Amino acid sequence: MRVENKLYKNQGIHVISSIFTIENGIVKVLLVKRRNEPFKDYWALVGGALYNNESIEDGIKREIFEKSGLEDVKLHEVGVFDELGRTPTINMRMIAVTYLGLVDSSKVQIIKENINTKDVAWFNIKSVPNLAFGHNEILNKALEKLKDLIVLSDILKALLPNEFTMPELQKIYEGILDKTFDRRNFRKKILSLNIVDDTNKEVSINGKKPSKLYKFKDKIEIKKVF
Amino acid sequence: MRVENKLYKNQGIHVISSIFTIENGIVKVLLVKRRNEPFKDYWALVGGALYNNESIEDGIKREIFEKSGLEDVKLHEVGVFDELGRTPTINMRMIAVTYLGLVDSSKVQIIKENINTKDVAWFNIKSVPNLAFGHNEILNKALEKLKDLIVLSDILKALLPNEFTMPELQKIYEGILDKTFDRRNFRKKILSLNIVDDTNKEVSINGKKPSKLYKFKDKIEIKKVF
DNA sequence: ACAAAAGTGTTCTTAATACACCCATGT
DNA sequence: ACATGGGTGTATTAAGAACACTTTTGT
Repeated sequence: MRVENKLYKNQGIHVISSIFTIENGIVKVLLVKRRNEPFKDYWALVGGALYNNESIEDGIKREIFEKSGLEDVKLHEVGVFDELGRTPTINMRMIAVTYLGLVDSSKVQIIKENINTKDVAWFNIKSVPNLAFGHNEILNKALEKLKDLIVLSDILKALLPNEFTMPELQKIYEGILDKTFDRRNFRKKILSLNIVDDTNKEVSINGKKPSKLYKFKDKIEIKKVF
Repeated sequence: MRVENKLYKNQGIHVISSIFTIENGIVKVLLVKRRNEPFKDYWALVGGALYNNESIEDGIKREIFEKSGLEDVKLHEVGVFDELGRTPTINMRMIAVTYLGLVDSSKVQIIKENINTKDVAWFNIKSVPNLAFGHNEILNKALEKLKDLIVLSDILKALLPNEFTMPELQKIYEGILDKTFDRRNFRKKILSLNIVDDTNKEVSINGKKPSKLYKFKDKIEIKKVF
């Protein structure tokens, strides 16, 4: 590689993440509202340009912290997107390296505003608006990746609050995988994996018959759920 | 993003591919021998720096063609590698975007030499030397990805010659997945997928009892084999 | 009392696994 | 004739799918 070759110059790297959580049995993604042009007032995924002195994961974590105040997010690689000619105001060629992150929303406090963003909020993945920079495509790929990941027991544990009910858990699976399960078979399957304990507590989620509360065992093996 | 910020400058993108084929039932990867420093005379995966006016896939295909003469390779994304401080002679920060490619070796003619490479050859994936630029790590991830892909019937079709025998097919699976299968159950499984036809021909691979030759149906559904 | 969601067991079906003998070829 | 690898079928086991009634709570 000859560094002086013009074809090698003016390139940069965006790091972009789709941060997911579960709130009340609903899968949500973290979006930020842009303060400036381009795409002023549009919502976007969390991200920005990578510095040349930081690793990709460090850059991802820095952007997440700067834009949302979140720390200690578990990250998984999603993919690379070509941004040849996509960023209107920059005359650099960029590529986007994208990750997904999983957080337990009960443990985080998002920061609503900073220098670049007017607002930060969790959006139900079933009702995401048109995003800046064509980020919907990136989010869709992250959701596909989430489908692959969610069948692993340790991923569930990263995403869920400490205690949960079987109907809640089932709704999460059904929401992410876009299919339905038989109530009895679902419970049987989860219990057979030996990854949860019965807390002997019950909670009434919706004013109907109360559901049993379960929690993950401290140490669980990584197993395929489905 | 402020383009003038020094932290955004001096970054570049490598595109690197692990090209796989099957020869005589053995899974092989395409390596090139470097003509110049750094890592002169080391073998490396196929790749190089991405131009700022081409898409990632175009860059991958250009590098594959320049270094090996191969065209029309089916590509699959593998992952991104951070090259912060890894390329010794360049004072740019690079990242490596890596793909894997699948070719039917009976259909390609590799070009052995060009301006950057002294030699190009297929290596058994079980006996790959120490590669330039730490490419072994990239190859390992590509092999992991290949494990995920090979269970899909259409990937097999891209990789295999037109006609093949069951023992050949089984050896390929066993080589990639690193496990063994019962001969009878393996054949039963493949035939039950309804993706191959019996050609009514036989061939003697190793001077023992001849094996039946099978071929893929023209149109096959994408199914999970295992 | 009734509507709404939760809890519970058994049967059936399908897929995966285990296993042994005969056959065609080259030496 | 023998050594090597290829072809074939059945029985067992495990996993997944299908399915109905009773219980608790709020209104």
